[in-house]
Amino acid sequence: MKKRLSISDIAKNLGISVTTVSFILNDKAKEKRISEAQTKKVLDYVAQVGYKPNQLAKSLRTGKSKTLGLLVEDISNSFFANIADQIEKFAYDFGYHIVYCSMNNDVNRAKELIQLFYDRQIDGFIIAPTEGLTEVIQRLLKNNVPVVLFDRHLEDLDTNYVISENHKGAYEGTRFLLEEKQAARVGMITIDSNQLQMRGRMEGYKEAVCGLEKKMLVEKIVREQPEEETIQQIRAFIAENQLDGVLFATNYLALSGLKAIKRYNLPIDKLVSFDENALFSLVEPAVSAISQNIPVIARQVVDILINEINGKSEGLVQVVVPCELIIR
Amino acid sequence: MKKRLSISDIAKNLGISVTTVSFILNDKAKEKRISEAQTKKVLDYVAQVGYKPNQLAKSLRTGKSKTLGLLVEDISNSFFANIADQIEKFAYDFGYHIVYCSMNNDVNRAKELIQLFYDRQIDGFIIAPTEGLTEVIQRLLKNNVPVVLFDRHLEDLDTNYVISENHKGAYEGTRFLLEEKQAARVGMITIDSNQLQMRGRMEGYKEAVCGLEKKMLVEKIVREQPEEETIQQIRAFIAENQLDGVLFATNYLALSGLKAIKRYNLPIDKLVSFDENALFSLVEPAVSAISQNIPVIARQVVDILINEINGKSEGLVQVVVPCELIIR
DNA sequence: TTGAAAGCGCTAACAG
DNA sequence: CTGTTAGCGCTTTCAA
Repeated sequence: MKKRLSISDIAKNLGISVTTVSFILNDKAKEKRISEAQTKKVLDYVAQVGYKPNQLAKSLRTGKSKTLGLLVEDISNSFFANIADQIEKFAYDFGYHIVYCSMNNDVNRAKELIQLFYDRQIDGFIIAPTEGLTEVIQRLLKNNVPVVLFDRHLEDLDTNYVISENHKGAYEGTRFLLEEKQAARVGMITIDSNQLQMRGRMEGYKEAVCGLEKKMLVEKIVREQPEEETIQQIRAFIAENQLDGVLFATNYLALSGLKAIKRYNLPIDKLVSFDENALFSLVEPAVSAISQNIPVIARQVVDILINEINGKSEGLVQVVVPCELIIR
Repeated sequence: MKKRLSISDIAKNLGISVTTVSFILNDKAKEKRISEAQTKKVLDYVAQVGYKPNQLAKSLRTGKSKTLGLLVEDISNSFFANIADQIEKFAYDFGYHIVYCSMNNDVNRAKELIQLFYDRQIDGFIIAPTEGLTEVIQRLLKNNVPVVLFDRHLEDLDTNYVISENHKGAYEGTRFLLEEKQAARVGMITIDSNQLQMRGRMEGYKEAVCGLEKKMLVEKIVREQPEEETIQQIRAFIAENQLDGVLFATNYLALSGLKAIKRYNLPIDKLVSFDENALFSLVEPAVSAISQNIPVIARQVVDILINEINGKSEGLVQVVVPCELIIR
């Protein structure tokens, strides 16, 4: 790469000191009472030669990088993709940038990434945590690194978080299947995980089913298995229990479920899934969705984090955002 | 945040010089013939106190950030999401990290991002460029910043790139509709853009249609319009031309197309789309796909870029990767 | 109103 | 084999 201009080049070429240039470039011209003429001269020259400060040096000096780290499980999941998008926009309004990373179900990789971001002096973290991450996040907290969790939180960790009303959402989704759709046997398909959001969804399902004195039928899918196995498992679960309705705990389970239903022509058409997905309205049977309020979640996450970074937060902030049932 | 240990803290605490510590930490212990004992002492101590070098300072000093910038149009498009994922993995194997960003159809934002990345001393760029980006990319090139384009390239720009065999893919997709599926009237739905990959796909369609002496029926969709308008436009296009087959130039157009077909019950079931999408096998009518070879593209992109960064490239590298027709 | 100079944490040339 | 030191580009205190 061609050598880039530095602030001292600018100063030299203009025959003034770096201090003056720095002040002007950081909008401290009037505060430091630098003359109009001087200011204009510098600004014009900088624009003309296209000088851009070296952010690395700036960050090294100030200790702030104006960058936030966003860690999600899987960026190709539409829920995370959309929320990443929104978060990036809001952060941008505050002058912050986002670097994001999928941890793809790999705890060690996730730990490395957190460390990496920390090494790069990231100003704060936004994390959709998995169970194995408790320790690393704990460490961040101990070092007073600003952190906000979203989508789920970790039980034995006192942190800021923004989550959805999982319990109520699942409850309403299940009620909808049982009452409006008149389903007789509604099963729940969830992942074999202790993640809090999944537990909430489970509780909601349980409460709705038990409230109407129906039988609880729950199938847990191991997250790491190949999709084909999941499909078979769902197929068996639906067939053996003669289900006519299913509540899926996440959108990717619903996708596998649809594949099973379609491929084996399973006689079931009352479906609800957590999280939206473009195909839910396109597919037969259509899938109703318990949709999380992505813009609100994103907004809150960013606000909380920025506040904390600016030292303006008093105590932990924990937000629960309502879901919306989208009927199809 | 708690103050972090620096290399000089380590040196002081151990009663040795920073040089020694630095050499050991950078695996130059034997090269600089530092004693086993010393090396071990430092390594142990560093592990014990959990010291991590400040990457900012390191980058500032060395001029390398070991980070690559990845710019895509829309990270929630499954094609880009998957390729981002793969690129990240391959880059990781070389010790590089990826920062990625959606430009969401906003040229100014894209320019800013490129500038931003450049300011952060990114070592190289991976870009799926849009037309408005010619200038900025040109500037990067002029400054000898390593760049690889993918998915498309820019006509009047001599760059490294990795693209798919768009022409051949579209040709085979169209032939498939006309011959295997016996479609009589096959239209093409594409975007109103001059992007090279779209032109290639168009040419392929044209060649197949003309080769069989059929009529060319092409509809161009304005990229920025609300999806509802797109749906209406597609509906009208299919109805007015009494199409029984369609070739979609991208997966998101196919999604809108499916919505139109489904909502208005259009009598058409011979569909092919560029790029895969999870729902193509789930939906009725099923959509065959001209699938791009994502792992190969990702691998190539990373290899080319790393080579260039290491100064090991001789001249431009331009790769065209075959597509695969996935029949449904 | 402006400038000199210290120092953020690190690497590496040079000296011993 | 190890230490001293300059300097990457920037901000900011202190002095003028």
